[in-house]
Amino acid sequence: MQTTQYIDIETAAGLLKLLGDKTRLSMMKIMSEHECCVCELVDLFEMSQPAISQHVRKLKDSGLIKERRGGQWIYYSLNPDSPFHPFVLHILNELPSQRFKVDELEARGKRVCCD
Amino acid sequence: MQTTQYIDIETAAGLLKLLGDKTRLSMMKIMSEHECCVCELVDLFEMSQPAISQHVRKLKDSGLIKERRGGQWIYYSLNPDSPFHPFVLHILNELPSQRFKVDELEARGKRVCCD
DNA sequence: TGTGTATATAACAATATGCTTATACAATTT
DNA sequence: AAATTGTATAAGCATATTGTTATATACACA
Repeated sequence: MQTTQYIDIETAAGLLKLLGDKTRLSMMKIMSEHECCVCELVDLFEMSQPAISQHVRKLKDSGLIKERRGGQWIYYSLNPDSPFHPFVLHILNELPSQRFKVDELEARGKRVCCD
Repeated sequence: MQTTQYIDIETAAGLLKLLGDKTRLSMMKIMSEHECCVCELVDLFEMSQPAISQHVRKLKDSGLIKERRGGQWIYYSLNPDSPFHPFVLHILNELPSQRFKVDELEARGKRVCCD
């Protein structure tokens, strides 16, 4: 199933490498389900804030996600304007929802910090 | 668009990492178009035989491709029995045909060695 | 203006990746 | 059986990746 035009194979490899990390892939899936701030991701992945920030940066540099500033928080979500958005969505759609992770967090009392 | 069941996100990340290398991704696309022997891949990618062999092994270890022995040659192609075959095909289908590479080889007189 | 909170960046260390060269193995041919 | 050809494996090296800790920046609010 073909969404738009073909993607150059080298570009595709770059995108797949970017998604080929379980943290970033989960992030992307979660961001496809709702906008996230960094602190939420930190709690979700039980990973240091700089580590999260660096993953986010890679995704942002690729143009796959966009940021929106809201007060002192920065919210990230998929960037539908990316030429590769359809390609990526195609992949993300094959993956199970990660909402349960957010629910688990909630259950453990760690309320999502910034919404 | 959802082909079969969902793929565990960690497994998916592993697959995407495997595909997230331009050599392997091209190989996979080419193998989706025709069975290949190693020597053909060596010519196609202008890369040393051990380098090619090592990429092939990674793909084979993952179960994404299968091998068939024919005399002294070993032919590789996508393994349709892999539980991840649909997932991978989904991705490969978004990529342009690499047949032109084979054609180029042919044009340069380097006939494909083993068919 | 100063303090606290959210996020980013820098420097570094550990591990992973992908190539190279050298060598081994397997099938073919003489 | 020896030589040739196709492929795989091993060891080593260079570079990339991903985390850590320390520090910087941006905004909010008292």
